[in-house]
Amino acid sequence: MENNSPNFVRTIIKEDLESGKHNHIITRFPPEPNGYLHIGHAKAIILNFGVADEFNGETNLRFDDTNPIKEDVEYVNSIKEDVEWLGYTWDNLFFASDYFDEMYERALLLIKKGLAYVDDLSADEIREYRGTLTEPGKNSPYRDRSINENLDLFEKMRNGQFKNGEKVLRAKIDMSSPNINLRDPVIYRISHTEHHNTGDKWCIYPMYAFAHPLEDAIEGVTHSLCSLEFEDQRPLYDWIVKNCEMQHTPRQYEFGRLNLTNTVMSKRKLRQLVEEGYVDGWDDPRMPTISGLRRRGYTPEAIRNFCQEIGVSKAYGTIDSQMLDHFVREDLKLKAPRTMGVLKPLKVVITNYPEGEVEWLEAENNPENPEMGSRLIPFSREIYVEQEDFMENPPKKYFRLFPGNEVRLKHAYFIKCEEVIKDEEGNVIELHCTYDKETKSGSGFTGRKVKGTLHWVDANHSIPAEFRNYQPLIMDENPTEEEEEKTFLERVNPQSLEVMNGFVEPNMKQVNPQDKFQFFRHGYYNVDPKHTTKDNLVFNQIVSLKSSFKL
RNA sequence: UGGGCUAUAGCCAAGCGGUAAGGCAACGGACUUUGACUCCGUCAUGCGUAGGUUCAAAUCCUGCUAGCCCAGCCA
Repeated sequence: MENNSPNFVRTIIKEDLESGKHNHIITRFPPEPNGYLHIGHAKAIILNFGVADEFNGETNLRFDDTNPIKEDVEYVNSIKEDVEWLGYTWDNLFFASDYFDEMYERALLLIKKGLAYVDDLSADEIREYRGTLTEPGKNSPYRDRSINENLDLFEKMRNGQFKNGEKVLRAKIDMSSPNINLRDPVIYRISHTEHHNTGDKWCIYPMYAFAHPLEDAIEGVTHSLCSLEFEDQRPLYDWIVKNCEMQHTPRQYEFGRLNLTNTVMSKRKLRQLVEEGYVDGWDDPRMPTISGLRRRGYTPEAIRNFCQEIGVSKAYGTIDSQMLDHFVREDLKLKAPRTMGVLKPLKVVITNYPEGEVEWLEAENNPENPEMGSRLIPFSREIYVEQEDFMENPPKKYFRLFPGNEVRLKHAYFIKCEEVIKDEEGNVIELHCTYDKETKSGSGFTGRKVKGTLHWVDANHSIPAEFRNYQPLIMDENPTEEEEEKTFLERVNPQSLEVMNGFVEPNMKQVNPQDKFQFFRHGYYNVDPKHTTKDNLVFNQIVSLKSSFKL
């Protein structure tokens, strides 16, 4: 799906190319490897790679690994997998830690220019000296150390002669700036921590505010796209690039991050859901992580089309998750074979059908895509239909089975409900129906019409399967009963997972993990790669079909 | 009550001085062996608000209002 609707990032790049400011653009996707990617990251990935592809530029995948206590190779591997799965190939793979030597040199340069100093204040003291949103900060008593003393101290920091937190390196800018980011930001801290990439080579690590602009400049990134909360960092970003005398001058542009209804989109919260056992991992199908969406059965194409369509802007908004659902259905419509599955079975005996007989009926695999061919499905005297396709006392406009009513069985015959069998408690446990041989599917029968068509499965030839239907994991606040504001954990939906045991057509035996199907009248399902075994088929509901039916 | 940003339909979003694109949702109707799909139609005399400039303003100017972000040795 091609979408050329303009956005401000694309406009800026186009202008930069036309004006000759750049003749080649470079973007980057710079995740910190401290968690799994989610659909909000997908928006950033698609923007960065998409815009570079459009203008024949390049995109680097760069891990922003400047804080070893939070980062791990587990995450770098999952991030690479997710970016590739989304369909993108990075031009270069980099790590911020590749540049630690150069960053150290640039810090030295700042010190030599009198633009950085080693501070002995504690974290608490630095906070106090920083001032508040409305009051200016005040200078650290260590702010005016000599260049030589700073050089000596910084080297000692590097050599491990101080403990964590004992000293930091700060940029010397302006303690009274209305922009708090410019009040002598810390640019290096001491952390005696092993780094996943550099091991124990370093015990000082650069802060984001210092490292990120340097990373961009080193790579020759032209357009550094990030989210809105970094807007206040931009003056500092430019200050670092300029004063560190970088050859390239990358520009930072900020866009609004993706928010979706009925979900949470922060790594911290997602991690909490995983660690506190609300879900069975980062790839739980209810998670908005890329790996969760993948296991749920979403396709890269659907996610890409969705991100194209929602656009990129600087406004703060929350997209209705129905929009995502739409693009999933749209993508799977022609790709997924259609089949029948009964999630909550109700046995039907067709009393006038010969005992012991089985006939094999032809069924097209996707009427909207004839190339998918057809299959044969068994039909005999006993079948299962969906429990909710029968009502003893139906309301008006109920087209399904009820005593005396006739319906069509998809690909088979008309059947008429003659008798309702109940157990001692009065629950309906079986239906006795009769069929009309004349009405066979494909026979061209036009004698009479029925309003309802039901899906079904042969009781003696079908195979058992587990179905997992999902509701949003996190419910949005209900504005009607707005008592106290709830934390996101209080909004966890206890009914987000519904497991059902039903039956599918016999040819589903040879299905593979991640295969996708449309179960008639239910929706799209994915073969769960984690729980499916040879003897236990598990289908994850990707998205239901739309329905205008209401009781 | 410091600074930075944002405001176009229920939700996204184009629009850049010439008279409000598109998508999602919703609602009618047609078709239908999926209450699906598809198709057709409806959906902002209005662009947060009040003024101003102009022949002409969502677009320019001024004031106001509301919301979001910033006081990590996180990113």
